[in-house]
Amino acid sequence: METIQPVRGTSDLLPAEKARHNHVIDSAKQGAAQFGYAEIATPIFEFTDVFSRPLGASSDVVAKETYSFEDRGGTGLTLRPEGTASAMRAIISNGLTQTLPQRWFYAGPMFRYERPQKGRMRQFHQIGCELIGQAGALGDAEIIACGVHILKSLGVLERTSLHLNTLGDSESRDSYRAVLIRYLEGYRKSLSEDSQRRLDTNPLRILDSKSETDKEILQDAPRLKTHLTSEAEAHFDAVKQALDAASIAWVEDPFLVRGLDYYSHTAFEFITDQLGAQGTVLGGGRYDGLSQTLGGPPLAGVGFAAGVERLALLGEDMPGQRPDLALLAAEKTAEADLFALGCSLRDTGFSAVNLYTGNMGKKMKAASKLEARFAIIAGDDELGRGSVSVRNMQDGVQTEVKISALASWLENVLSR
RNA sequence: GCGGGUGUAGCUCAGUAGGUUAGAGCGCCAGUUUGUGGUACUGGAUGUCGCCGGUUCAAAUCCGGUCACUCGCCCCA
Repeated sequence: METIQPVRGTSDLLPAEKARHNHVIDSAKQGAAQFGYAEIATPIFEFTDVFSRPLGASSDVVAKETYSFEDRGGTGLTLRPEGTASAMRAIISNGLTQTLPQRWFYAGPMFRYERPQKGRMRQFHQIGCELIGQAGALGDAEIIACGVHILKSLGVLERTSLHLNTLGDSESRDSYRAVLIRYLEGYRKSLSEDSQRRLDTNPLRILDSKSETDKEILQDAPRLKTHLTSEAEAHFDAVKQALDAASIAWVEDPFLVRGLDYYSHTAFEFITDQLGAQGTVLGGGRYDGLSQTLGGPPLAGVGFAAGVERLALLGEDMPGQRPDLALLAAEKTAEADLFALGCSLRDTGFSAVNLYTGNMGKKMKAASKLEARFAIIAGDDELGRGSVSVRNMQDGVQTEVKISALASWLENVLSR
């Protein structure tokens, strides 16, 4: 069968699934708003540099997962693989560096050229929060608390655990990187192929290798923790204290290293074991160096992003959309009147669906399938008396109501 | 990018020592009910068996390729 299909790794969001997505997005938006995060939207594509510079050329996202192309003018563009770089670019572009901090929320599609899997798509959707221009551990704690709040409001918090690590400041990382390389060089031949390559390009990433032999080698590797500057250590301690004070549970995970180069200090992920290989449901961290890689001034920032698909997969099914009313005419001659009645009922705020095809039985069946709360039935009889029959679809009780009194009658019965 | 699994009706799936008209359940359509659904009963429609090629008198079934989905690796949301 050669029926036309959507592009690999993309999919249509049909009503039931789109409803779940909307639920995730709406809850997140509302939760973020309680923290003072206002929604923004940036373009879906940017100059390629916006992503390649901050994320790091050696990062997997940029090296092999990016949708990059030249437009007709020969300009190098990239479909956004994530939201933080765009947000920071927007801060700089709009001169908002004078009015900090900014608390932003966003939701929208992201694009990564990857092998599709459950909970992993080439076009997927993220919600995210960015707190830009706020240094200090309380900023990190606030962002994490915001993530907790959103996961809680979606009822999935208890199905995740919060993993926490610090990547230190650049001074800490530089000294640690040297020590780590020295240690790992001794095992170079035993490391997995990927890790051998990373040893040259991005040694810190070896820390979260999933290879068993790599893990063994790493057991005795020097820890970043012992190479932190006293400032970096104090920062991390303050984050943990703030989380404890807010009763937010966390586990320290020294092997948590996030894939994007711009992170520094705190890195965190909310991980679940219920989505197969795609365990990370919400992740983020501090990115104090990001602004400068985009040509902006030094600016602090922390943020997170969460996958809408993954959250929708974790959350339970949402009730579908139900109309208040279904309108069905008993005779052809009544159709126009019911059409008009539907329009006026919608004007007064009800959701109403007109049914046009089939006999009464078919129409009732359709009304019941739509899960309409009430069916408004009328033929020439009722209309002649200036009224309609209103049937409660749940208990089957049917009453005749004057059209002039219909709106208030329904109002009364529906608000109950 | 690398490995494993799967691809038969709208959906979930049966169907192997290759054999003639390819099945079930759900759903859909119609009727029992010519102005009344959700239950029940009766009847009906639906497939180039993913695609291309090969073996064979004969392929949904065997072989090769290809595409898609899926699980894992990698990486992340």
